[in-house]
Amino acid sequence: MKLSRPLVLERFLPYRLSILANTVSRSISRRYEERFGLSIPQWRVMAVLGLRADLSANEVAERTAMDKVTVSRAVSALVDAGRVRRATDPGDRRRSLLRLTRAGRAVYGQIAPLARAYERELTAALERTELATLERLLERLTDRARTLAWDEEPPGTARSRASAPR
Amino acid sequence: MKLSRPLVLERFLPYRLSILANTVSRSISRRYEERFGLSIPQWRVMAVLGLRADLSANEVAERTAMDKVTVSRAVSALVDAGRVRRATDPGDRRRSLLRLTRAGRAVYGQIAPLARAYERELTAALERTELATLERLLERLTDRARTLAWDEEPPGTARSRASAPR
DNA sequence: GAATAATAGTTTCTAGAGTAACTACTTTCA
DNA sequence: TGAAAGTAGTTACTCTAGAAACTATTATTC
Repeated sequence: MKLSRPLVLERFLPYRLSILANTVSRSISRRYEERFGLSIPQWRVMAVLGLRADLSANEVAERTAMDKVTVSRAVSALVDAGRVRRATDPGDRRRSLLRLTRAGRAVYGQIAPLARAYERELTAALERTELATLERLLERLTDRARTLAWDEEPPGTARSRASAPR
Repeated sequence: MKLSRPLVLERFLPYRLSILANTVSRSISRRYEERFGLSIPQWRVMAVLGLRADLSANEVAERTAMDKVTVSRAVSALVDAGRVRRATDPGDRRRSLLRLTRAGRAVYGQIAPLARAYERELTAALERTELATLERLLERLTDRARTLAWDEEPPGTARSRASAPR
């Protein structure tokens, strides 16, 4: 019977992922916060609305993988800042239709390149092919993590319904 | 002059990292929370104390990459739960010396295999060599992210001092 | 060898993020 | 057609986590 190898935190994959994601998130959020007063959720909302207008809050939530409360708060702040317009869908008056305002588009025009610039700086540590490999592996790991989370989650939960296909 | 490619959130590396780390962290914290009533910071503290006893809170903070406030709170909770003993270092009465109690070691004996089990389940998505590749790439990315964060950070900050070599 | 600076750790204050409860509106179906 | 169930989104409540201020102790320096 062999002894189990010691659990060294620095080599524990979930720990490493957490440190990396945290470091990256903080760098980014510092940049957006100080330049545009944007939080990460706000930034994500703008990112999806910059690509496609007239989404509902729910659609934004799906595309950003954030929950609806987080989206609601981010959108409210963006509306207050005059960067997003929120209109009621005439066809279904529960839904809202969200889009960037002119001012919002101006900000989006700046943050998108900034995001790409950070990504470039970060991935400068890797060769082109290494980056492709990393992305592929992360993808598979993410699928796997989702499967595990799904299995654990008690069925019929609010969350599992919310993320169920519609 | 070529048009810049659109910024698609799903392909943005920092976003992917954040989703993955988040999914993993939640799975783990659910497991530890329901079985042992441990938060992630508490779990990390136990992980380092399980490997080496009589560390100070500061040393624990360094090894877990958490800030001292988080460590302080986690340790207090662990002390209350009777899983960690906190003694004052006689040589320097500002410092405390932390170690697992008997009960703490018993818990540690259970959480360490549980952690490894989760890691195995997660990495079952990858071949052995792929995992090695992933770890290497993550390592380089983490170094790079730290460098960038360091560069941005205004020098002479409390944080930069706290994490400076001693 | 006091005054000053630095260090270890805790407490306080505030903001972010998730869950549950709620409001408003729409769909279903008996 | 109207009662019940479902859906979109917000508000209220709770908890975590970081920043700054604070306490206690030790090191420095003039």
